[in-house]
Amino acid sequence: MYFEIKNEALNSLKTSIKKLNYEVPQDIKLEFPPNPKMGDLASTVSFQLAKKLKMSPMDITNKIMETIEIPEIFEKVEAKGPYMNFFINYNTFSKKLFETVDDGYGKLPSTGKKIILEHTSANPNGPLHIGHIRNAIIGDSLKHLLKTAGNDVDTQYYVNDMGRQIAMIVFGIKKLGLSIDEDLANLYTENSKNSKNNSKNSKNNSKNSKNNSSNDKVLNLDDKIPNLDDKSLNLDDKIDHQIGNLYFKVNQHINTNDDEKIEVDNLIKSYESGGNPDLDKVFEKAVNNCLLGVKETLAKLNIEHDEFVWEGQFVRNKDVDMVVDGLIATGRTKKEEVLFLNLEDFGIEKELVLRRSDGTSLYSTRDLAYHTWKSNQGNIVLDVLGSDHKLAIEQISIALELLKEKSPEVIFYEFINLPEGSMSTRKGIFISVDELVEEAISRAKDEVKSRRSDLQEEDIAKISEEIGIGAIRYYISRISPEKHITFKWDEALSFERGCASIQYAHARACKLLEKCGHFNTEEFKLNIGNDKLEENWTPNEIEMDLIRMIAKLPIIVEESANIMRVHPIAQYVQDLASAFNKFYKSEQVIGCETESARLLLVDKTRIAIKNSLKLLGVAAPNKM
RNA sequence: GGGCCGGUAGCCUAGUCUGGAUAGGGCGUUGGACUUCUAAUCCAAAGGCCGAGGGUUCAAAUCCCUCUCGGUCCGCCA
Repeated sequence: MYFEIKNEALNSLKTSIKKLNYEVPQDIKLEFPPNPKMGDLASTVSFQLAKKLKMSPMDITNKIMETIEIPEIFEKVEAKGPYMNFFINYNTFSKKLFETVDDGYGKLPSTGKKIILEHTSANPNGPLHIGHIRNAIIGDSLKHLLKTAGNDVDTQYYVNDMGRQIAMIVFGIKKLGLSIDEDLANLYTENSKNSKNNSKNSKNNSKNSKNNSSNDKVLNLDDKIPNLDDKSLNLDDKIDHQIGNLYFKVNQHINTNDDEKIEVDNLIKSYESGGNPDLDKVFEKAVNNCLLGVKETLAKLNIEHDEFVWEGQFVRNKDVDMVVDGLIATGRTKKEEVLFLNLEDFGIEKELVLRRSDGTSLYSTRDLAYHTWKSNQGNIVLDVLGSDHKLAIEQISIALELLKEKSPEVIFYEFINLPEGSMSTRKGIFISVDELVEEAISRAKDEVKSRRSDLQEEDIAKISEEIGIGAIRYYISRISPEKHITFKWDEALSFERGCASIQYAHARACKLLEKCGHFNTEEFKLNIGNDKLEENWTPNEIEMDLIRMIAKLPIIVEESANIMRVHPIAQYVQDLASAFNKFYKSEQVIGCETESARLLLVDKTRIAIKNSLKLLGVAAPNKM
């Protein structure tokens, strides 16, 4: 609705400025006044005009005020100093808003753009820890946001199956006799095999798909995987945790054995050449096993990727060679011990190494091939990356430009640290996401139980999960990505305020609608159809606050999508819930004179909260 | 040493791109509100040299310069 009233306000301003024979500025800005009592929209156009006209902004405002025609949607326009404040006519406005808000409320018209969004992409050498979670949560929320803003979004997890870290795991299995618990591993893979073969991940979506066999082995999120709630499985048994444990042991071992590093190098070389099918199987099994665990963790957080893309395929299908040849053709590469791309002309001192001295590719080379591939899949390539990747992606972006491919847009985020310091899979210092989730749900369960002894065990479990996961996702989403986070349990899992209070507002709204008994009945709809209720209803201050908040959702979606940030949504939905809670507290709904209008208002609030939470990947429970 | 990011009440944080009205939230603190649709709520109060200094401007948290503190990157790691 704000789009509409903004346009109305703008048009009336322009008309008035034209009438005065002033030049209409390119983009007239409208803003929200600091306080709703001062109006619903404010124009600062007089400031913009002042310099050219050599008049004081106040005088210009007065001139405009003399000629302005007020559109119907507004009640009045007031001059306050140089500002012009527009006041919405809430009788008209609320009627229009109620017509606008349906289940899909918030969704913007299609942009016709396809965005390839890569996020999470944690190395399959252990479970996700809370350092990874920021990437996953930002990425997944961004997916919802950008989709709602009218884009087609495809999410990808880039699977690192070729790096030294995976080679070390294979080394551990083959040479050190380490193993993961076969029974449990089989349980995972069996379950996966039995599930339906959804073609989404295995489809040949690459223009170079002739050799992406490794992709076929990747299993879907839909796959049934063991449930952690089953107490016979403890977290250490979870497949990705086992692999993380193994990786930790190999690291400890290898630190004291320099010769063995060479053996690891040989493993990398052998896997890259693809000449040893038995070895390939060990690599693929290790990676796949780990990914199963990772997917399960992500699923708990309501996160699902459209595709898992294995980096290995880009070596096997010669994309890497093609990219390297392309760069050689630019004449900017140089071969000394290694082959590298000189970037000094672009203001980067650090050269980009393309091949090791033994000829094998590096992570960045393969990433370059991956980005080239992505570049042809959509209009925008978007990456969510830790800020430590800034230099690397900058180098890759320049290389992509040289290859005439699209450079990615990147959302960088800063790290999450523990109060004791940074996390490390290698050193085995981390809090896993599984632990975090378990703790969150358990704490939520205590809360639910203490408040709702009347609920069934089943309901309690479901609600606790929704609240626990909501708390985690909200904790991460609410902060802009460039802020550093020090993880604290009590901050992450707070159920006073924060996400739980938003979910609570939603549950309250649901309860009200349910309790009144006749909402959405034919009789009720007929009543609305007669226009009876709106005519008799002039929203009071508190209702106006709420109406304003509901109306803002599309504009919040648009602005957030423009800056590709999700934290404004988190702030918005809290303000929305707060406005509803105030309304709920101070106004009777059921049985009041304007019951129908208020029920409608409650229903529209419910939708706005639900859809906003959805953007953050947070469930909206019907009861709490 | 160079590049990038951050510094806003006791704590967390929005606003910085695109300068504009009284710097917006939340936690915590203090006081108040449940015989009334769920108190995971609401009401009220206290709490700010917006890291420091200089500059530009009618106007600076926001733009420019210098400095400072914290983080991070500058691997034939990923």
